[in-house]
Amino acid sequence: MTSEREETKAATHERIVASASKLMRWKGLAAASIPRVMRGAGLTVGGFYAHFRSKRAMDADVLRRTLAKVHESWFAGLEDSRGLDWMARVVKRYLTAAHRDAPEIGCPLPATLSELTRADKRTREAMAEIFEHSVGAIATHAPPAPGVSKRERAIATLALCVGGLAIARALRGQPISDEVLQACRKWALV
Amino acid sequence: MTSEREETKAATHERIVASASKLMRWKGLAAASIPRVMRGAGLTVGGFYAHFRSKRAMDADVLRRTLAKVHESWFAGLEDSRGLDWMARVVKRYLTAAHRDAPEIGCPLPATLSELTRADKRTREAMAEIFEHSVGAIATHAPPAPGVSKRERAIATLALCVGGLAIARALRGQPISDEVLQACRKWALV
DNA sequence: TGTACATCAGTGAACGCGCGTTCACTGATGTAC
DNA sequence: TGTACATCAGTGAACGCGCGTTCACTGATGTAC
Repeated sequence: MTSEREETKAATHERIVASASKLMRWKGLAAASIPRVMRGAGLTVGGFYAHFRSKRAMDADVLRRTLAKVHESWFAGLEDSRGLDWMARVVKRYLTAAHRDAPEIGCPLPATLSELTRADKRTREAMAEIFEHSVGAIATHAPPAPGVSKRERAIATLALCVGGLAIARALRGQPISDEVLQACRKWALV
Repeated sequence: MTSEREETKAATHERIVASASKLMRWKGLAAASIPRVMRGAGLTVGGFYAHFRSKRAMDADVLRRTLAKVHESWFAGLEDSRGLDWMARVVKRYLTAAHRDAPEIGCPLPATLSELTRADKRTREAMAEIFEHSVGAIATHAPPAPGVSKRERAIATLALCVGGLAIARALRGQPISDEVLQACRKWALV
């Protein structure tokens, strides 16, 4: 049986995850500190360890869940598309000014990529798994290109999307930021 | 006249910059803390403020100098190349396993990109200036592609290089890491 | 149904640590005469 | 050339702060009888 206590705890857990997910996408893994995450969930620091074994465990867990959810919705609702049309819709969903300007509800990769390089083994595994999954999803639909496999094209497309968005964010407020988004959209669809 | 004291100070300054440059490329801006930077230069914390007004001022200064130096050498010695050949040599210099595995002597962008998004105005300006400079350098040599301007191609190439290397680093230790480097090299030269 | 005890989600203060910055100091170098 | 004073690069301790983690606690919920 699921007791009332267990239901309440599960709901609290989701609030903590949501707070951490928002913070890590907005300000990075380091800024998603335990006090800030718990405050964002309307709780105090001490309660954290009833939900996660450590900060690192939370990082790995929240990154995996956020990345899985965001990438799933990235490819959702495109069943009527094929080939270059599918690709164009995927790329144009990702490389937008709206996505650049609202990191806290977008893909966590551009916001955390540099930190992931130096992160916990389990956090990096989480990233690797979802990345591999997205490569597969794109490779299935990628239109052929001379001398480049579908898988290679899928990987390069992800690098263009993630790299392009991260650069566009770093250059935010300058005219070249929009140029970066457009150039990456174009080159992904050459 | 340049006094002996001034010469000594200038030499010390260079040691501090070198230490900071190595640390920020290896572990990021946050890890290039004043105590660590000064220890790396064989000094103690207190002396820092004889060389920089603040941590942020150092970040902006060291990033600008490091980025300018690394990008200058990136495009150096290719005077005998043109078009796709020039492009291939540039891309193949950047997207290598050696560059992935030795971040402390490479391009600072993949290692700090996520942090730059949230950095000081002056640090972001430094990045923007060198980025614009590199776009120009690549655009001059970029081979034409249908429907894409030289400038657009240059921007996309930089996004592929920086994004690809950052992803390859995050996936370091897994077979897909090498695949990322290769896929990005190929797609940059399509 | 009522009572006594057990469980445990969440509180809030404490810990040791590293951070950026300040500041009184030291001692070698530079300057004035 | 020699002496007395000024300068200032670098030292090292201190500050207040936020971090991750621990722990004694509280009080509502769950269980046993």
